Amino acid sequence: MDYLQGLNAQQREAVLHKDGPLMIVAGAGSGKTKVLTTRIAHLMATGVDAFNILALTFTNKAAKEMKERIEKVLGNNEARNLYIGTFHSVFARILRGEAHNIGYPNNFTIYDTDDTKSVIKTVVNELNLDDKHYKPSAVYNRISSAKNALVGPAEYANDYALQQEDMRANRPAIAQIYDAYVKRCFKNGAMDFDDLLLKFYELLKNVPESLSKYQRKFKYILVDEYQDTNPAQYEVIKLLGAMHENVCVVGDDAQSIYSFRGATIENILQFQKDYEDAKVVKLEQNYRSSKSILDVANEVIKNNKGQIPKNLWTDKGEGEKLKLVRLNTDNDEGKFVADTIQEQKLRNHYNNRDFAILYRTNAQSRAFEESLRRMGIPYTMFGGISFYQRKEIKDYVAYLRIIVNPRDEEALKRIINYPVRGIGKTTIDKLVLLANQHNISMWEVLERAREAGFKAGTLEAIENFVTMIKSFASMLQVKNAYDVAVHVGKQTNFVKELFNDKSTEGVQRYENVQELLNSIKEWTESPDTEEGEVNDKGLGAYLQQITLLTDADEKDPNADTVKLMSIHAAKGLEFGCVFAAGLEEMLFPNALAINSREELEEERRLFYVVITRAKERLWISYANTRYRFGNLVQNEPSRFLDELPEKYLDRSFAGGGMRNQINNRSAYDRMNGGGWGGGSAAREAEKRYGAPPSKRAGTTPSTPSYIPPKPQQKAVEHVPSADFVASDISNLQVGQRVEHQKFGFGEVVKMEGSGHNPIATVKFELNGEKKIMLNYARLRIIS
DNA sequence: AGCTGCAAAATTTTT
DNA sequence: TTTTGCAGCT
Repeated sequence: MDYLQGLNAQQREAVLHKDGPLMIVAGAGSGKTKVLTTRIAHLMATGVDAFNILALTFTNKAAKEMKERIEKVLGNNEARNLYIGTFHSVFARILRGEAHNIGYPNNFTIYDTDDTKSVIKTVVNELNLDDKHYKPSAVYNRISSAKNALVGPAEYANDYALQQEDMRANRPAIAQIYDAYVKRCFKNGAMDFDDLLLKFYELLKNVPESLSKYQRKFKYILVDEYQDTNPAQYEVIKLLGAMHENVCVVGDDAQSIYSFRGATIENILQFQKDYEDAKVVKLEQNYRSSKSILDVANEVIKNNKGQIPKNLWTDKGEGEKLKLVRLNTDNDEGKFVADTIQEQKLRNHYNNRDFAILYRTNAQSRAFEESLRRMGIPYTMFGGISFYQRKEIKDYVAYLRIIVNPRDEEALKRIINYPVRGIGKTTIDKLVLLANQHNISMWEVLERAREAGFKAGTLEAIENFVTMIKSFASMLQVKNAYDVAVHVGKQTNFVKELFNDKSTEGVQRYENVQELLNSIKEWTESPDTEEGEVNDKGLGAYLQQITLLTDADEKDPNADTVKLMSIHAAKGLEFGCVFAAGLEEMLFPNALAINSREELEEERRLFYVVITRAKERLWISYANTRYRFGNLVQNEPSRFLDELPEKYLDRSFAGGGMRNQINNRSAYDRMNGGGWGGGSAAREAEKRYGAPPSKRAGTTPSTPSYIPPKPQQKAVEHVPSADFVASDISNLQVGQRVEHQKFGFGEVVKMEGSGHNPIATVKFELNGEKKIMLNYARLRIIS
């Protein structure tokens, strides 16, 4: 039991508590993940079968980390039998075997946000409503909130308060759209993200056999970030845990930052009422931050009402004061941060990976990207689009989706005439009309096209298409997902089309598609993790899984790069040095979140979260002016800055250079009514430093957004051996000799980044050491 | 049917 | 400022 060593008294108490409900109130940096993972390891060490443990997290990243840490503690591979994952992925996985019980196909499609908005747009148009007024994103927010609160279309229509709200927003038809949207998804055999929670809840509530099956299975349930659960998640946990009541929730009310997604802080405040004999353990010692940082955080959060009382403390020293920095423009802010990183690296010997730049909105990233590039500092930006959201990938995937679930209308519309095969807009409109008239799926209309009286040429095109898709489907009966995917790419001319496009983007698209195929291959060949009942290596399972991946899951968090991300995305992480940027009114607190005490308090919790990410040093910055949609706007400093205790503050202006001095004065003048034309610091800087950074162009998954080129070691040309064939590199070992198509011959010197994203460091004879992502690289093993 | 070019919108946070 | 959508042209 040496895993109990190194736990403090409260942590140990939480780990050792065996049966019955348990709530762990875990302050920031108090070793929450350690407790959760040790607790699971302890359960297993004391005889609980891994198959009977369910652990739910909010991000794939958190799930992966937990799994790895448990493996490490246990020293065997029993952990792979645990059900650890996000709410969405675990529920999707179970629904894959159970969906037929609630009228869905088990191979249901999962609609991502784009698919969802597209369906809404379709529905809005079909109801003859104006999609300028009923904007898909606005409608989606309404529907999503309703689903998360377990309010169905009928209840929605009958809910007086909701109806009033819609009336006031001049959108009275939301209820009608909601109803049509749900019906359309059902007809398409598709679930959106919210459905994964909602339908799983419905399954448990309405199908007693399924409920008792999973109640019996999950004897121990652990929930991370409980403060961020919404009513749907709450009810599911309650139902699943009702038999054994071994429900352990971990959370921190001070870090609840997802109410916009339906999370109710009530869930954590109510836990003791739900389970009267619940044990409550508070983890109050912070192991992460210096005393100054922690005190500042505590001081800030005091301004919120209705907390679970707790006293977060540390035995660390005071450390550095935090720096509060005022800048003139957002570009100056970017420059200041990059300069400071450079300086800190030299002066205090930090690595790139010790820095994080955190902001309220993703749109703020640009200034930082620009300045980091200019300084040649490598960075990774989180929060972009996922690999699987790229157009060419979604198109390819649409073919695969159709094969698995022909009723998936969104996929069908995407590829029915791509590459062109003579089924144009007129034909598609007619197909949709027929489907709606007869209340059948579009696919069924295609199958029965002969009855519909199309012109001969059109009919032939349709029938060829149907035959082709059917041939793919029957191939899937005998071949694995990878073989089918390759065949689809060839047969449809899809891959050829991309290959023939020799523009830079075209080449990138082609490479992306090759990577998609590699990922399917890897999936096909990786070992089964489920217990027999469902084929979890099938194409359907693959498709369901990739929809739930975010770009954060594709990037290496351990790479030696500066990390850029939103504060939301940074929850759960820690960094030696943190820059909290853009502390301005309208931005943070955000203009859209200052209309009620609840909203404002959530913004303040967000501020608390960003402060508590820092271990040693913290900079808080704000700019007098910044660009918004190309216009310069002025903002007041954030009201939260007034809540910082003066004694830990070190205030300053940025830089001391001439340019800054002048700009300081101009900003000051402007604030006092003095006129100054629209001199653009950005444009000026661009002239000076040359080309702007390319945006997110062509980064491949798992690579940082930007790595500065190393001038001294250009890749030396290597001509691959005539017999070059990529080997199976899933079991690559240190010491093996390999050949890479570009880099030549080399030896594996290091393996890291375990689990889904293994990385090998290879020392090449001609090109020196390179980090190779095994998921995507093609290597030939020589010995 | 597909492409070009202009107007209008976009940014809060995410599985 | 950048991206998206659509109208009108070929």
